[in-house]
Amino acid sequence: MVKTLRESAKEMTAAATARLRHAGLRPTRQRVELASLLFKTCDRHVTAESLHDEVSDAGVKVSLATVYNTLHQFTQAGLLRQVIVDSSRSYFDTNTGDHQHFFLESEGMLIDIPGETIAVAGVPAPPPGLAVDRVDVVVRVRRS
Amino acid sequence: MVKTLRESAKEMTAAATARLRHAGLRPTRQRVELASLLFKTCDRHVTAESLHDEVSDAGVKVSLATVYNTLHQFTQAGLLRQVIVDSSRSYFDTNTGDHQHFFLESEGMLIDIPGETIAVAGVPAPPPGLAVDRVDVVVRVRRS
DNA sequence: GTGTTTGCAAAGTGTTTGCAATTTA
DNA sequence: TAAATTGCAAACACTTTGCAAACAC
Repeated sequence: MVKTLRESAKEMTAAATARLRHAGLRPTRQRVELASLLFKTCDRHVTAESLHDEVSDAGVKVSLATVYNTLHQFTQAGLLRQVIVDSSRSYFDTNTGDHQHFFLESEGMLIDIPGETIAVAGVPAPPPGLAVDRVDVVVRVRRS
Repeated sequence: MVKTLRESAKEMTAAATARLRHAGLRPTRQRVELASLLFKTCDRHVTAESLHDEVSDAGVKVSLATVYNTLHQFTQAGLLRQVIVDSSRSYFDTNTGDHQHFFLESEGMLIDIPGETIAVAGVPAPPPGLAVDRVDVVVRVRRS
């Protein structure tokens, strides 16, 4: 049972469409293209620009503004998670589960660390009137 | 032994000047003013804009560009530490020791958590060729 | 005096937005 | 057809930079 390229592409499109419908988002051409790229493989980390480059390189026309909007819509819909590791760029992670990151600043590279791997103990109670939303751990690394 | 306001101000200026000299920075009027504000009290968290507002409110004229430059010079000199919690703003912390933070995003507020309080266990070895630089923990909180 | 630092205004970067044209259901 | 979405270009917020004037030593 060998699949042609066209068949594989069609399957990915169908999967992306289903995923978008399920998330309550209209499966427009642009969203389907972006979702196909994002969820084609396991865990991915993208910036708006990297994703725009990628989609452009694939010969698909999607404006940068739409990439930004789409990344936020996907994030709101729970398909993506925003990762804050850099004060000048936003990263988005296709892994929305509980996990942490290595971050290689010089190359803007993120690497997932599974959620069970790291244990954070001793987080104090927040000041009165505040509640913990989540605990982010960023392991900053450099070339050695 | 009561000190006049003028005497206190003079002492602060002297302390700031000494600190700058020690860090290898020329104690210019602007740097002394900013250092006096920053290191007057214990632990402070500022953005370029908040510090510029503060210095302006104090009736001192320092341009925003100089505030940016100074924050970076102080950081390089080890007097400040940059804290990355927001992808659109840079925060600087007068506490340069080992510690972590609560971050209340809605108000851009940072609160220190002493270094010994939180224990992070199970940080995996980074991929070959990479070395851990430091481990940042951000406890994101919200009003409850 | 000489090299450093400042302030200004301009440029730069990443991101958001208003709105007419297009697309989806 | 009605409502949602897109693309463009303009606007934005934050930050950096080039350079002449001012300053520290």
